[in-house]
Amino acid sequence: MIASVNPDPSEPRPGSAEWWRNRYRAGVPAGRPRANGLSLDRICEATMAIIENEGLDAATMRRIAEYLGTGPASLYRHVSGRDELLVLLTDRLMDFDGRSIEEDLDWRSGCELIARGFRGLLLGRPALAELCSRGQMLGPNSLRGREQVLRWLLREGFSASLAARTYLLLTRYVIGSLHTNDRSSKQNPDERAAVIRLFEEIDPVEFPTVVALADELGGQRPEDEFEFGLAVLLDGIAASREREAP
Amino acid sequence: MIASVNPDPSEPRPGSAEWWRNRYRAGVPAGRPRANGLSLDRICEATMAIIENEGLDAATMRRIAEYLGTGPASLYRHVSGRDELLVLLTDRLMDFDGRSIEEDLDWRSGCELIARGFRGLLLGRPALAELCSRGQMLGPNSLRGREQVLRWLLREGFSASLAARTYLLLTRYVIGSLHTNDRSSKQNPDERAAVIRLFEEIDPVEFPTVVALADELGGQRPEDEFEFGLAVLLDGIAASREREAP
DNA sequence: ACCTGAACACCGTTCAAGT
DNA sequence: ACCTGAACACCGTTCAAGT
Repeated sequence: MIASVNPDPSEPRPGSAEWWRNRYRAGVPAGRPRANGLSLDRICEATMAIIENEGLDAATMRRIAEYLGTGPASLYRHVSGRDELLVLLTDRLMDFDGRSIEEDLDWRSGCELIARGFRGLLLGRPALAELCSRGQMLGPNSLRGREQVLRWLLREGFSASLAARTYLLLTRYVIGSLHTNDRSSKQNPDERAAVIRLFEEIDPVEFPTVVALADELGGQRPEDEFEFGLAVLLDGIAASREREAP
Repeated sequence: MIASVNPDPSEPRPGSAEWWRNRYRAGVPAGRPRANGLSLDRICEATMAIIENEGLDAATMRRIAEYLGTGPASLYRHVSGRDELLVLLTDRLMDFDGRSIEEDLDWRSGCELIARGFRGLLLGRPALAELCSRGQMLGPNSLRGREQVLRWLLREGFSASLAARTYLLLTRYVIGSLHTNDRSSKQNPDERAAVIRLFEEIDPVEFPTVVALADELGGQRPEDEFEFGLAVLLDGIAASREREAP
């Protein structure tokens, strides 16, 4: 614990650019199988299984080891610690396939496909959205998706600068919207109803507008909120494109 | 720990709409001072001091108690647990003052002022951005800011529906952009340089576009990224406004 | 009635001792 | 050389015993 509060600055933080750079330079350690059958692959599988069944917080080093029939110390032969394990696992889950956008789509439909596809990917894997927002997604799998999207944006006539900023904005938007809406489980209609009830009951003298807009504020389904924001973003990007090449 | 993995569903989760609703109905317990001088106020002060000096993770119940010269069990007289404490603390920190937008601003400048002001508030308090994204901000302080912003949006001619969705989108954007950019400490020029270096060194055959756009992808200052996204959002909202009242 | 020491059931990580 | 039991230094929370 002290190590995580006062991390050794000589060793780059797992998931940081410097850390990934060292990893790419060193080449993949190739994780040859060990005598006891433990490997990074098996550890990741176990971690995913636990997250799926019991949630991210339950995926402790001890629980993962128990799942694999060994002690927690054994995991440290394959991974420097829990942070590194989660970084590696996250990249493994980020297998965004951008091939479908290679088709004949206009830039706007393509961006919608990308944003919805990425959202779908994050929604499809438990805890992935949360894992995502803990870093910059610089692993090989993530870079594969980045490459595909950027290449397509350039082909659609985006300048280098606008393509990069559009990519960063869209991905940030997808992650951010999931993060804020999932945590509070707005997905659950009961929770949305509870928000409306709350807004209807607070002091109407101090909060007249919030009370009046109770339904509009509390009743939004996350998908609708997402789609509204996406449309707004793409309207704005359309304006940027036009400004760039009138 | 088992309690947090398997939370009692009869007791609403701290920070949820149902939990706040109960709290508003019950009225503030007014936290009368106790014999030993401990109070919710003092606990929050201590927690803030620790977060400021040692970070959010260091603000454990034990450390807070130690700071106050007592044992961890004493805190549970004032707060149901760590989650509740952080929820209450977060709302106390959310003292957004929207009075400056009461002035004679056009809707766009006002939205910029709101977004930048909220961003400034979150940047000014350590860990507040992270605390924010763990809930829906339904506390009294947060609702005060919500009320002010919504009232102003309506006065600027936004419909109820568009005002609510604009409010939600803007706040989500501010929080999301901080969350993704702070964690990875892109604020630090060294880290940005490391990202560029990484992109320049990866395989140019597999990632030609990422390599080519290394500077544009890695060199963005968070403020510039934020301002670009904000401009895009407001361009898009302009389009929504126009569609609403041509 | 209010408070809290001590205990319970957990953590991540290290390292010396085993093979 | 590789592996891991046992230990270290922490957690959040509870509850019975104290005042």
